[in-house]
Amino acid sequence: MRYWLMKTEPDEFSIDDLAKKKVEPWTGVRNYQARNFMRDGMKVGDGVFFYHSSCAVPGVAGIAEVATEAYPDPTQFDRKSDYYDEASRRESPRWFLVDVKFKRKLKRTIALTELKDRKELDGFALLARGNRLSVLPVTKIEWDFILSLE
DNA sequence: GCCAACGTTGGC
DNA sequence: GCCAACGTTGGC
Repeated sequence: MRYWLMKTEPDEFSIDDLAKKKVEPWTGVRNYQARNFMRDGMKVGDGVFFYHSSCAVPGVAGIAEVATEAYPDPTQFDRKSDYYDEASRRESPRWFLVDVKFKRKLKRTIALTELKDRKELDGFALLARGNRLSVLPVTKIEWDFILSLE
């Protein structure tokens, strides 16, 4: 079992939205590295930190899990979608996604500022300089440590 | 709203 | 293949 972190803007889709919907297809990832993590790395049952970005208190807000193997993101073929990619072909889709299933909301959001202060998290991908990946790996050690802050 | 740090695009 | 220009991300 592996662990991941997935970013979302809570104004668009928050942990409370996921709690209501239970399962959500993670559409719209258009970065190759993030795609590769979903397509090649994720397995059903993997743990996911649900991270709120571009908001008042950026940080880990909840826990989800990977609910499906990766499959082609349907929005890439939808001309009406913001995520439409005219260069992608159905016989060789460019973009993949997984479904994400709600597990629980954290008792409190563990803020980015707090994570930055912890020397235990030196090397954590989220804190890497200039990091902009919306999907990134978390080690078991990082996972357990961050949860211990809750 | 600003800006640093990236990824992508396109001219050459 | 290089690299400047541009667009996006995301913290502050």
